[in-house]
Amino acid sequence: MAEQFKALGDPTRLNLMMAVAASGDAEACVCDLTPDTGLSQSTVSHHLKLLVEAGLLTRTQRGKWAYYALTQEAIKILK
Amino acid sequence: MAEQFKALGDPTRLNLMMAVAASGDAEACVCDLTPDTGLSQSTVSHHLKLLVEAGLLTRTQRGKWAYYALTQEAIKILK
DNA sequence: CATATACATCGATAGATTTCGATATGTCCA
DNA sequence: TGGACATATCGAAATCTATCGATGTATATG
Repeated sequence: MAEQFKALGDPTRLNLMMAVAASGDAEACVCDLTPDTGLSQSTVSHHLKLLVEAGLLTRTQRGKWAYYALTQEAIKILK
Repeated sequence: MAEQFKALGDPTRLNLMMAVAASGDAEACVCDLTPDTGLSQSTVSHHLKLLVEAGLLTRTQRGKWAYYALTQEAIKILK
């Protein structure tokens, strides 16, 4: 539980969560998420991995793209 | 908002919050909270300060003791 | 097959965090 | 006033974290 709060306790990651939540069908790829952060692609990828490991995002690969979506856990916490 | 999640993202601090919530009248002094953590008094005091700064605890001095209680914000997040 | 695209992983570094012991501050009591 | 007690603050050490550029991996496209 502390792990989830910790994951959400970084401004960059919280912004990423909001961006995913706000995206069209509540799903977003790294290429969509990276520009807004002002960070490198590798850094964004790293943060997304932490969020997945914390059980707050799911990752789905479709072709070249990796799509991220909120988990039920995440929705409950952020609501 | 990230600051609050960050404050809760440390196991020691989350335990402190739970201990305050579980204490008799939802209020606890440092002397009550310190033993369970296995940490030094100064460290516990430091963590409590962070929780107050994050708006998750209030601090009330009564005599020699400092009593900590959950804020409404904290109750909402932890519920 | 060769190249381009999307993303992940690695290694390094700067800065933040946790923790402690020592000390300071403030309160109560004899 | 002086001492004991509860808590806060300080300074330092060890560990963790965020970030980058470079490189690796997989998928599509010419």
